[in-house]
Amino acid sequence: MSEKRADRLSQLRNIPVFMKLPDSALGMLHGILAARSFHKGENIFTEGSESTGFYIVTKGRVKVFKLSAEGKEQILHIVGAKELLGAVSAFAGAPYPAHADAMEKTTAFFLPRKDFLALIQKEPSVVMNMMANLAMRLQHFTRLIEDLSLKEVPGRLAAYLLYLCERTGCSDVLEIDISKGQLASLLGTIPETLSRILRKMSDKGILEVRGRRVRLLNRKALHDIVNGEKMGL
Amino acid sequence: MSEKRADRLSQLRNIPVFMKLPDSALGMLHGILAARSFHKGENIFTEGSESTGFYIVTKGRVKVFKLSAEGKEQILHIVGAKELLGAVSAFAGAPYPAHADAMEKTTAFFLPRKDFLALIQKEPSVVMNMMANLAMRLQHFTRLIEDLSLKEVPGRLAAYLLYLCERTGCSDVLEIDISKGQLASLLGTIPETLSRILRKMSDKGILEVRGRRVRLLNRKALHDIVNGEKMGL
DNA sequence: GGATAACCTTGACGTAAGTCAAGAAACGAG
DNA sequence: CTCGTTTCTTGACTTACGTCAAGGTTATCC
Repeated sequence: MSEKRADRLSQLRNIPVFMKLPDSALGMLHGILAARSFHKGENIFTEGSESTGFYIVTKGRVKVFKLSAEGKEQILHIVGAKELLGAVSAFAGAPYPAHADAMEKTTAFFLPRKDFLALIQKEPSVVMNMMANLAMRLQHFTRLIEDLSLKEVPGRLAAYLLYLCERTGCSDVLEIDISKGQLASLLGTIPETLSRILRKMSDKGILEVRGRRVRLLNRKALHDIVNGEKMGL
Repeated sequence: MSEKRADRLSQLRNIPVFMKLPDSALGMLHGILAARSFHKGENIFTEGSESTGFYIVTKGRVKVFKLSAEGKEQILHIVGAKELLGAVSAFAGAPYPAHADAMEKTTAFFLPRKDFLALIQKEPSVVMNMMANLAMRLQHFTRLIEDLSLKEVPGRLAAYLLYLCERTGCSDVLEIDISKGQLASLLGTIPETLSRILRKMSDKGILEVRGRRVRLLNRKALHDIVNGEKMGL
């Protein structure tokens, strides 16, 4: 049992937001956190519902998204292990501004709002870390707004591929880590359009697609597309 | 002179982020802040440039915006009196993620980054207030993303008009506080499109436009349009 | 391992909204 | 007030992208 507690404590210690917490606070936190788990596709919270606390994802991935009146989905961001889910709403005491669904089997700790508020009163380092977190998120949203408003779909896709490429060490061949339908939803479009654009890029010799595996053949062209080039008709 | 200092102190006291600061800290802050002023249209900072500090706007308005390769502009938000400009970049030590131009004659206090960092170390209340601020901004961006991706222009316009209406006490006649061109840029479209849509709404008897003055004649229809109604052909 | 379902691709088509161009109106400085 | 500049409107045209529909491919599960 005790090794299990030690396990969970070191798990917590690895969460960036709790990094600098003194052992005592971390131990207290451990006593409060409740482990929850969600199966693939399960809804975790719904837009508009009251926030009772927030989650610290320990395994799996969660998509946070909006839905249009006609059912089209826009993914705002994807939350993975060691990241916080719903923390802003918990902090502000506002209803969740979007839906969250598990994209795969997911486990998370749940921290009730009142305990969270007590924690941040006592531990300023948590607030500082959360601020840094929010700053990054804000920057991500800024880019998303820019992309949606000022770039067209090929530009967004090219930017995403180049981003993935960087994240994975700039190898020429990369694996898209979500389904094409979900990727479409992340890029602010629909599967049909994404499919057509991938086809066109393939035809132009910019890349090669086999399933979720993409090989980049012409990065220069991708950069040009990000910057508004029309890649011929 | 002393009444001028008292004046500026009470001006600071009215800034939400500094609301709860002890007098001593406020006095110190006052000694550090430098007053700056910008004429209409003047650039305050540029996307990608290093953040050396941030501004507290005291008069006027500033638009924070992105530009596309072809020069189209997307306004991210408009910063008015008593609000912070560039605070996130200063906090995170990241380059400014967007451009900022004065929309009219604007005055602001400038707080150098290092003094800001010293302040937030000492005064947790400032961080808490800034978090609350960021949370609101994040929510605003969430809505903007949703609008750009999932609504069409009439929906965004209708939402904006209803929002303005609420802000000004729900009177039927309201005054758009920015030029139509800027409004287009805020809604993620161009002046021509905005013009045509206003015309169509007027033709349908939903509203009446004379210059910047708009009279709402049918709020129900506006709500329907926000929710994806096509308002006839 | 074969059936059922989920996902992906392709085509034909419609439409919202952007581009280009040219007047009209409003604004601001002298 | 008047000239000149900026802003706004309108029209004809183009296009990126969404919709609908159908067939193909890949995954999932007894």
